[in-house]
Amino acid sequence: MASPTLPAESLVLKVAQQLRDMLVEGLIAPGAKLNERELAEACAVSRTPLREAVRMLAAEGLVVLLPNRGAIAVSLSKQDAAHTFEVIAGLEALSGELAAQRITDSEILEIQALNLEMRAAFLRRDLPSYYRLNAQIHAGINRAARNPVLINTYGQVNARLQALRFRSNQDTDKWREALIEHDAMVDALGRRDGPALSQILTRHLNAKRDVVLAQLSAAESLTASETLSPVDTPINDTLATQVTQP
Amino acid sequence: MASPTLPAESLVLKVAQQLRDMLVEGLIAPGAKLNERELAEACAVSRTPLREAVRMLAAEGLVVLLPNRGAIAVSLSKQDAAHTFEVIAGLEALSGELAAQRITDSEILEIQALNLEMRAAFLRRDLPSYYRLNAQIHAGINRAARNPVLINTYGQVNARLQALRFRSNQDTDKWREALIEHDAMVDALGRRDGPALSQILTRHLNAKRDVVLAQLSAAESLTASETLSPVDTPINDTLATQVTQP
DNA sequence: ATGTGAAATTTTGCATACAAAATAATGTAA
DNA sequence: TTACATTATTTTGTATGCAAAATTTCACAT
Repeated sequence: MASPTLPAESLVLKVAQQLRDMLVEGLIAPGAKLNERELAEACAVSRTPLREAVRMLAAEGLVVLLPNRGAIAVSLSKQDAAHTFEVIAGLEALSGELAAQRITDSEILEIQALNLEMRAAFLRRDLPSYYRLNAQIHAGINRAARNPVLINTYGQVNARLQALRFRSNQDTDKWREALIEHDAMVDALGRRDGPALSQILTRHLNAKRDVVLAQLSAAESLTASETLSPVDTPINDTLATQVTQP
Repeated sequence: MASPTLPAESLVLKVAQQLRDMLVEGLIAPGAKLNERELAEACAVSRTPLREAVRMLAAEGLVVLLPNRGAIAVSLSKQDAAHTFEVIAGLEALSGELAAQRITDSEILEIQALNLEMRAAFLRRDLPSYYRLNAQIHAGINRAARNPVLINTYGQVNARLQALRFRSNQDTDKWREALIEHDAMVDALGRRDGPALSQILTRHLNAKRDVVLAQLSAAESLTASETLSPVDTPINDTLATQVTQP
């Protein structure tokens, strides 16, 4: 029995996952229009399940619905990105606080191992591996927090940042600092010092935020010089906020 | 000109909002099945936009999709509720931290006024007003954090708790404690002491969590005695976690 | 060339139609 | 009566159809 209960997944969820991947991997660029016929064809389904999937992604904040004009991939302004990083920092701080209380010894060892691997990737300047291991470490801390709602919320907010595709080769000094921060992280985790871990994660995320915002600024001025237009970026500045808060 | 740009809202979003209200106000009970034909009729639309709205609510976590069996209103187990409160506490802590840095003097005055009104509502044992004012105070702090992503995320997670409908008359001692906590909150906010406010909010949410969990336990044992069944609650224990986290 | 406006095309939004699955109902045997 | 199998009904999931809105095309005038 190789497949226990795999095939019982609805078409909509599969399509939603496909689109999610496309958006997060940059196959659909930020701000790009999502053509229903095209995408339905690409996913080999009719427009109905595709539309339902797009609506789900809209609720997740990965796409923005334009009335009578379909949907576009979310395109975060610098402010949007800053706000998103703030929330991510808060969620990671919580994650660290909880993980320090609940993580097992073997999980600590695993994260320590990942941290060493990441250091190795840095020495080789192997950026893809570095990013993968970095993500695994943070995912490991999140998992150790033993809170599915937190993991879910984190994943949803983080996906929007992933869709930014900011993984360009960063400044070596900043990179080195990140490594030091990771060491401190793993150390605090090893001591199960929640407040310390929480604080380090917040600082770490703030640093990451600054790097990404700088990159966004750089990309922005690049685009501006290309188009020879001195005007500000015309990209949307507000993330749809249609959820109730009673 | 009474209506500036009102009519330009898609049917799906209106239906989604209707369903959201129904779920949060308990018109659709936790665990209840969502019949497509019925709801479509009730909302006076065809099944297509209704289904799209339901998919959005599923992405928001307000309903759970059962493959080939439609959707049911989310029904949080005690564990789910505890996890959700943990996340809410983290988000409010962040909110307090940011609000302390960014709130204006007039906003502080407004929240102080709301706090006094709330105290008045307590003296009158006016529970509805109390809950309304309580929500307004927390919303005010969130708004003062000046972060739409935070407000959005908070609203989405909080809606699931609202759907629990736990607003029964609580223990008077606990209630009094809550008032003291609110005073401390407003005080910290007035001093713009972020860490203090953050800490108070976390404690406050933990207390609220305990109250709600106790109420859930009470309701649970009540139901158990009604059905004369000694077995544990059969309600779902895991909140759908289908979002990617790359 | 550039701008303008009308017609043609595409795209979206919603409703309906049909097949597959699940649920309810019915009948039969123990 | 209860258990079980079989059929009928309902409900869901997907595809298709059609009208309204948006976009594009293109002719024409400036």
